[in-house]
Amino acid sequence: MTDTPIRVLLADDQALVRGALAALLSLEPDLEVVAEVGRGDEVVEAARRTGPDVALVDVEMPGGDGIAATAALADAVPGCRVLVVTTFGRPGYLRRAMEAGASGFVVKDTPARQLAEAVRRVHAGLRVVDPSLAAETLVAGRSPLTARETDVLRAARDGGTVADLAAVVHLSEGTVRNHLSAAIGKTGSRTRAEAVRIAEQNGWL
Amino acid sequence: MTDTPIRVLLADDQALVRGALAALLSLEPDLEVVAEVGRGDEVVEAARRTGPDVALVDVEMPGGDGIAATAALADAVPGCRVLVVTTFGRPGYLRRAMEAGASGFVVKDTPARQLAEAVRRVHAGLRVVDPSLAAETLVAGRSPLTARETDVLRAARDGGTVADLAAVVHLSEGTVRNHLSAAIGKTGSRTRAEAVRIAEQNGWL
DNA sequence: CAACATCCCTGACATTTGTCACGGTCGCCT
DNA sequence: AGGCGACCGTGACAAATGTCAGGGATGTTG
Repeated sequence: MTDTPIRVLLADDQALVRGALAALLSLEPDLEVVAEVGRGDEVVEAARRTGPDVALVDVEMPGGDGIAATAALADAVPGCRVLVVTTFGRPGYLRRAMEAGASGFVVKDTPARQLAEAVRRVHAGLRVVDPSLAAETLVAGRSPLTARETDVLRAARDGGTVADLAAVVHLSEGTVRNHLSAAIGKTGSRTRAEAVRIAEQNGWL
Repeated sequence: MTDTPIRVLLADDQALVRGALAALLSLEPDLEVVAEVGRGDEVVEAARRTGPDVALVDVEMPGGDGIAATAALADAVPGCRVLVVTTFGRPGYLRRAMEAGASGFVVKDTPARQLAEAVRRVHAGLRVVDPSLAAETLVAGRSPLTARETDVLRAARDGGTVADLAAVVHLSEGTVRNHLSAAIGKTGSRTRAEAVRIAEQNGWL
């Protein structure tokens, strides 16, 4: 072990969880939490200011999600490795996080003792990925939805009518219905709502 | 201060969060985490075995949610106060938690430093409630949905067709449509999916 | 260039959905 | 008993939804 601790940045929107994770990591003598933020758009600034070795970022956050924060961080502070933590083990999340430059991906179901070890491995340049989730990602494959289909389905999440969607996405109603139909077919569902649910579970939105 | 620490039981389905909360509370000299469980139906058994003073239970859990666990706990181990912790500040959650016998209700957005203090207050017999959420609960009021309407709406969450719902709830299709129509009216929405969303946001399901 | 694939868009069609008016049963309360 | 409210069911109608065949624009590949 070296004598300089690993500097960690913490990004999670739930203050209680954030503080608890800080307490957990502070128990390890070789780890030091140097910054905590609660929004995706505060990550880069905090990283610039404090120069952490590893950033622990949640996916679900206001102000730009953790994936966007990961990409921005990899671009702005290349020396900082990113370990993504998330509540939901969505296959698409893992894929997109890795493509955005993350070094590791951990779900919040993993035992607490393993977190510090994951941080150390990431800092050492290794990749940390939940094995079962990796398998799921392989079978699930990339999102089959086209750009517009994704837009429309994302707009359909709050359950509005076709007219509402058309207004939001600036398309004709008929076109919206077509995209929805395509999405329903590709997700193997029978309803718009079901298509939304499936796409969300796979992290395609 | 007395010399015997407050004994705390921790119930949260996410192992990482559970462990982190344990680490956070263990920093306080007057608190001692005596049990950790990850399912709602393990709470009572663990409480019987370890006899905690305060139980910290999450609402979202497999094996019966935190509300049910709270009710069971108040019945089986009356000496143990319950502090409910949740990700979502749904007004209905607060109301039902209180009616089930909880002594406190905290959302995961609250600063980490306040958690230990909340545990102490609950242990002292005081009530701890997020003020803004309490206000929301008052204006939102009790769920206007009847029992069957709730059933149907709950079954409609995964986006199936009316025929699917009818099969699940053992009702005729026309009746299902009627209940859905009533729920749509009561929630002030224009779509079944929207009604589901609103009812879920208010904790009515 | 021609063939091809992909995406976006439109309009017409059958099905599903949401609404309404109505009758009937059951349990509860005055 | 009578009134009341919640629940279940029916039938019918208008509106929204999902499906289909096809046209146009674009980029890619042989």
